[in-house]
Amino acid sequence: MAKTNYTRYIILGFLTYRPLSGYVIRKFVERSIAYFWQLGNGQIYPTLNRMVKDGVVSMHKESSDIGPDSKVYSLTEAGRKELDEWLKIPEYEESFRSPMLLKLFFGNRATRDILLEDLKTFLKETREKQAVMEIFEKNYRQIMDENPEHVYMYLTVLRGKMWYGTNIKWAEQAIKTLKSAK
Amino acid sequence: MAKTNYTRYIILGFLTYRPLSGYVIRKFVERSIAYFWQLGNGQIYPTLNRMVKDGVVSMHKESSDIGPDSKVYSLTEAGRKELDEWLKIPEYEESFRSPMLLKLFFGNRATRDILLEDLKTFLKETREKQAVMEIFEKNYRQIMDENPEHVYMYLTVLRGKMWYGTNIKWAEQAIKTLKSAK
DNA sequence: GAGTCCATGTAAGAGGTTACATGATTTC
DNA sequence: GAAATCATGTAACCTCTTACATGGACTC
Repeated sequence: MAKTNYTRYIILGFLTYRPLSGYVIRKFVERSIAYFWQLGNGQIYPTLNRMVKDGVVSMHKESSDIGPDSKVYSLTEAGRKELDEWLKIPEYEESFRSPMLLKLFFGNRATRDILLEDLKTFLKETREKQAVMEIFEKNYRQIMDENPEHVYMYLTVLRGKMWYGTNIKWAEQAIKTLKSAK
Repeated sequence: MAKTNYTRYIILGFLTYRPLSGYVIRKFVERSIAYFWQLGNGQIYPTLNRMVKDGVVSMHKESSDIGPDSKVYSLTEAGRKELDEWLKIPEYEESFRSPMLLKLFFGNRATRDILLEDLKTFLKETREKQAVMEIFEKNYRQIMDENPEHVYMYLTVLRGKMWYGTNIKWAEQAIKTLKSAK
């Protein structure tokens, strides 16, 4: 069995909202699922072309008042079906990769200062991300209370908030521990 | 710039302990860094061959009382240097990928039951992993108290414990929320 | 004699990353 | 006139995944 092409399912997923261009899909990814999935141009555009060939999306050109023309993609019936089939497959395994932890694991006194620098940057960036997530979480909670249909999105945001929160706590402790250990 | 070959650095890292076979390296990975980095045979063995060619490790055969002969790899000076160079590069970005969150995000009433099943399996497995981590964390804390050199490993274990703990809390809440939302 | 562990790998093919390229329009 | 945003894409590379293959030794 081949490697699963998640890019394809993500595109299909966003196209259930409404027809979108590759550019807009990228923006959507960045503004919603970025903390647990990223997509670059090198993935989106070739995949989109492939999907047209496979008949899971259709494309039409649209001229815009601002900026150049864009290619807008719509979900076809075949696409909708492919997405639904995928949603039915159980899948609970996740992957987490951290070069920083690798360096910590193989680290020693000689690398302590570099690690401390990394941890500080990590802490700073994580705090910023968490501040954004915090706002998201509140908004989504309200949206969910009004419209229970959005419980699914809310739960992904909640995870993000919790994830960043834990990272902050860990980084704070790690910095403290490393500083005191000479 | 090309994608970083972390497999290579992980192997170099473990070889600083003592000379090891590919098989043993895999066991080490599984028993220590698996929660934030995994390696399969398809990565370890070809990389090891490549590393011999590049002169960063050397290989000699060893016959064993139990089981077949094994190829044992040792770190060369060039390898030690390559590892040290890498340890100096600052790097704090991490990647987290979750197909389950993708499915949650694009999920709806129709997929609720599948999602609930996934979440329950996820919760069960995460609890098991956390139980192991809990023991690790206690052991490492003690080791660290006796020998501060091990603070680096301790902090990676601590992160694992916290990571699993958060996942458990989130999964419990997600199940509760999904169940109550009909 | 079945199952598990030790121990080595290979083949095929994607998926993904990084970097570069192009050009229009809007804003300061 | 510079910078930012809109918008599309390609090239090269290679890491990683998945699956398969082989065989000895030990244990129940």
